[in-house]
Amino acid sequence: MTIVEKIAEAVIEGLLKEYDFKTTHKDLQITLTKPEFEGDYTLVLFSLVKKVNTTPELLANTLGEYLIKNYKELFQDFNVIKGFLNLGISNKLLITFAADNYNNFSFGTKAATGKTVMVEYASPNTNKPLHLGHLRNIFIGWSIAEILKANGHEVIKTCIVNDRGIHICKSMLAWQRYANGDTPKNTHTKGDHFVGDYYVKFNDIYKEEISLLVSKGIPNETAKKEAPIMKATQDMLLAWENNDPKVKDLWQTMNGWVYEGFAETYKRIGADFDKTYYESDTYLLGKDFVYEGLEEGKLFTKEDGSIWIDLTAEGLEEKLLLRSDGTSVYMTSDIGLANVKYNEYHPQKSIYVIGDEQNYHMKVLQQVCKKLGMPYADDIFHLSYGMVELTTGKMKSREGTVVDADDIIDEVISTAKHHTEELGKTKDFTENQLMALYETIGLGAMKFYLLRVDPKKRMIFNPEESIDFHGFTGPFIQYTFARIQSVFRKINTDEKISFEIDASSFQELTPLEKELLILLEQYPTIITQAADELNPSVIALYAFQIAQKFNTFYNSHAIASADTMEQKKLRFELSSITANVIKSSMQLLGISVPQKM
RNA sequence: GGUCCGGUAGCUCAGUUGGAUAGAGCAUCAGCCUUCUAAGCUGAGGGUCAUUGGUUCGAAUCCAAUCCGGAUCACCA
Repeated sequence: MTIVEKIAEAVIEGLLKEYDFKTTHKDLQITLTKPEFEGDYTLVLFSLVKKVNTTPELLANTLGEYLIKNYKELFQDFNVIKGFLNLGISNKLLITFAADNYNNFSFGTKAATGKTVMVEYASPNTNKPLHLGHLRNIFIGWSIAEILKANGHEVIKTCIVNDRGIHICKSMLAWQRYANGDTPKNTHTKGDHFVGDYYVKFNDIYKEEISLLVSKGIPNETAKKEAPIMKATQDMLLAWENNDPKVKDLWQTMNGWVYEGFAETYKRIGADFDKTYYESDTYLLGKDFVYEGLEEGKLFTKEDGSIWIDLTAEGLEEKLLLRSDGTSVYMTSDIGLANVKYNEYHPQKSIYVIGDEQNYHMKVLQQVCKKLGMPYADDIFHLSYGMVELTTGKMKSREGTVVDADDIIDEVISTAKHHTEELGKTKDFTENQLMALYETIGLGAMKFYLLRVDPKKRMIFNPEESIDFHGFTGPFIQYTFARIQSVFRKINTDEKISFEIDASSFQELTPLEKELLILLEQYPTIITQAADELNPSVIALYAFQIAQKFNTFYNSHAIASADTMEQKKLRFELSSITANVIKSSMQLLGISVPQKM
């Protein structure tokens, strides 16, 4: 049981005994005491005053007296300011906590729940390389999956690859016309970038053709449709859908190049998937459900034969599910995919990590599934994250302001190299160790930067300033870990001692030791909270607070050369739990920690 | 226009089931390395919590209106 739970239990009993008033944990406000007041945890009593018909001060004092008298193991003192009851947690309890957990590396992880959760993330198109927005998506998705695992859930990480459609044909056509048989290999280009360049090429030609037509007096809208290269692309899509072997062959080849490029990036950033779906395999599957829904009268047709769903009663609009020519739209293939996922894994919850620009689409998808009577409809959850924007506005490929994933990763790793060299602490590293260290620090900075912000909110990235390595950053936390390892190396060579403390004979804590222990004790609660909110930034913020508190402690307390053996043991335990919590929480963010830096 | 999201320090962000003097990092300024890693620590300055009104013992947090920004409302994906 956590300290807060223990406090709640004691308070509930106190209220019952002293006031004959029944309450529950969630009706109690228990928070960390603000630094300017005495105490560790604070119970806010204003809301209870009316219910037990007394004054705030009286209630707080009565409860305080009760708690200190009946829960000596838990509390050592209290004070009252108005309706705030500030409680001092007993040193003995905290020292026992330290002794019990300093060697416990699963501290924080929960027992298995038997619940299966699917997390879909990344979901790239195969016509261009990944960019900064994808990185945010990938880091969030991956981290959420790990956080859910830590909470005892079975997690299936999935990825849907949007590998077909008109946009894919664009790069194919441009390659066919302008590449002269070039490949990623003979041009020494990463496959996804290679293909992406032809997508850009397509758009350049397309634009030229449009302006040519417009200059001949053709209206813009018509020009967009009539541009020869666009016509050719549509023909290609048609050929693709009719399984034209040449087109399919080209498609296979070019997508293959892209996959090789993606795989390289995924490997580098540690993204992995248990199951990858391809839109080309699933895009037709939704059709049957649409026809079925139509037969059951849940859908309707318009005069031209197109099939629609009426969601006006749900506060949404009418939505097209099948075109008049019988071909499927985005929504249709999403219905199909949802079914495939469900049939394959039967998850209790299916999380889609998708940008907030698709809020409406996902709302509609869920309602459509509901109307069609899908058993999993209510278990679909759109984890909607905000776009990454630049200080100058949105990233636009047209204006060349897209921050490429591979570029930014290279950049942050080279910055890590630069900083490390400048500090000159790595003289005993081999070349390989150095390369690994730069990756660890660079990627740590990158991932932490993108995960420390609430996923729901859009965030702003300033490409002029490189990602920071000081303060509320990954490297700061990594550094704290490395620092602790350094202390351990010192202690281990010193002498062999047992680090168990007898909490019945030693009960001294400095204020900072106490604050640190109280923070560390909250780790399991934080993991639960992060899972409940599906929010990795909760972990990031917590890891930072731990590192910050430890550094303050470190600065004013000798560890290896503490005054007494008991103090030395306690501080070792404290450092050990801190290191463990840092390592474990950073792991949940996909960030590794170095032994030295 | 409808719907949804947002506006907190110069910048990037915490804080919203209503609670104590609104926090952190960066940036700026002033200190701290003969002691376990200075990617660190200590301190200072910096706020009309978009605006106005309301609800009450108490509002950044709840309600209403207004202003500003964004997303979305395709036989695109």
